[in-house]
Amino acid sequence: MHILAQSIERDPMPRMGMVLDRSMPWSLPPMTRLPPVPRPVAVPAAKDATIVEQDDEAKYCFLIVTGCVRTVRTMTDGRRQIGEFLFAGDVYGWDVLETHDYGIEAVTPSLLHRFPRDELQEFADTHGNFGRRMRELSARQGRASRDHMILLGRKTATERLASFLLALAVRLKLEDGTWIVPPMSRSDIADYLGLTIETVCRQLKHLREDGTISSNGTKILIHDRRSLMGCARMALH
Amino acid sequence: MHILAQSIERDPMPRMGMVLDRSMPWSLPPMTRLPPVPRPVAVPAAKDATIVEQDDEAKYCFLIVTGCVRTVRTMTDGRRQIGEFLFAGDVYGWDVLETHDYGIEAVTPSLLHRFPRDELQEFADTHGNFGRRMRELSARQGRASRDHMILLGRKTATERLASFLLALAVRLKLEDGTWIVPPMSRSDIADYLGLTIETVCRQLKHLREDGTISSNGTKILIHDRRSLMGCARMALH
DNA sequence: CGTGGGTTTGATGCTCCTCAATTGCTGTGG
DNA sequence: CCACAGCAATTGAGGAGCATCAAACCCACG
Repeated sequence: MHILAQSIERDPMPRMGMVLDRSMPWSLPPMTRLPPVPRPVAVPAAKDATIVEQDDEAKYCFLIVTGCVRTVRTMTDGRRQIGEFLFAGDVYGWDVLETHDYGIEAVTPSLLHRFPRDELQEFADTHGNFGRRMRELSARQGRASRDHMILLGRKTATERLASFLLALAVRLKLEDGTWIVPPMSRSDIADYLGLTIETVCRQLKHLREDGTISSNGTKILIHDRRSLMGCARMALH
Repeated sequence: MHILAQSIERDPMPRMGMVLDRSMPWSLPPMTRLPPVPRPVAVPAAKDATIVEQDDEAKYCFLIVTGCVRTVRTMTDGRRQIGEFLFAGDVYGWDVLETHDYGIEAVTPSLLHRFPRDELQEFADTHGNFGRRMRELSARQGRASRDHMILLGRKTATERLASFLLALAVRLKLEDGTWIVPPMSRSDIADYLGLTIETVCRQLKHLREDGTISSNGTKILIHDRRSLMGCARMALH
């Protein structure tokens, strides 16, 4: 208990520092048997179907196998924020507490694999390398959230659009010179970027008039990646 | 490998789904000895001192023992976003990748404890319960980030201020009817809420004129918690 | 008592939102 | 094959909210 029990007295919520407090055991009691490998249940989802409602109990964790889904939180008056778009290989609902603060909905027809969270927890407890990879996963999602906080808090509409297009091009694994066909609607993009549909359209128009991109209906072509990065105020890499 | 190697082929970045892929071992090789309990190094910080620069290599993890610190990311042109304010018992820099995307600076004179991240990793690998608590910690910070995304993306200036004051009152463990003395400046509050200093002042004025709060210089008193929650568009609890 | 920092208030302008109308696309039925 | 409906995307006009610039204020400190 060398570390910090002294700094966390009489606290209403479970505090972060507590993890290093020796008053709780660090190790788990020895297992009589190893927990089974968690087995997935296939969950198909039609376009715009809700897979998990916001504030649902966090019993399950999902792996996106095919398609694209959005994480969504809606305020009582209807204002909506999209947390992230998830694609094949992404995981939803791991680093949450008792409930899913954001729900998920299918952007395109999708297939997901559902895992019981408690089984994954148990498995992570007993398989250090697996736990470590899950921790890395949390870290990656944490970083994405923090990046998005800068976008929402401090970037202009054009910068948000530019950042989004660049990230999308990377995510869809497109080489320069190929057309991007975003799977999500303008409305989804707007709610992801903290803007309105109209502003998204107008900023696309600006970028088109700059000659930075072309767009034809739903398709978008990045002409000048470097200039787009300038618009996005992102470091080159 | 029943789960999803098939969905993550030819991907430029390490993908999340990979954690469940059997091509990497789940367990760690057996240890000849248990890793030592990570030992802290005390790190004092004067007001406004930078403890970790943004984009520094993530060698260390910090526990705030006393005081208040802010996590900060600054854009090349000087625009600044504060990710969160950390108080005694909070942990910084655990769920990151190779670098700290946000730096930390002391809001008030503070004392931190510094731990090598790799030692904590190793310790978590071999002590299931510790790892589990660290995962819960990540989950808590993830939720805080996602909450903040809604604030930054969809809330009005008044709502942001109201949310902030309520959260601060909880964080500083104040009962209703006691004066809040925020340790951070207007500038910090503004950069946390994605606003300007002037807007923060004006919104405080509005809340004062509504009779929801009183404020005298730096001190703030919440008169009507319920009404403030209304302003913040938060669910009661 | 004056200096300097942060804070508050005021005047003005720009960005983005709101409301409304138009265009374009897709699928369906005649 | 075309006409039409339904929906998303686009464009336009006007306004609200917040940012910017500038000045006054307040308080702590030497």
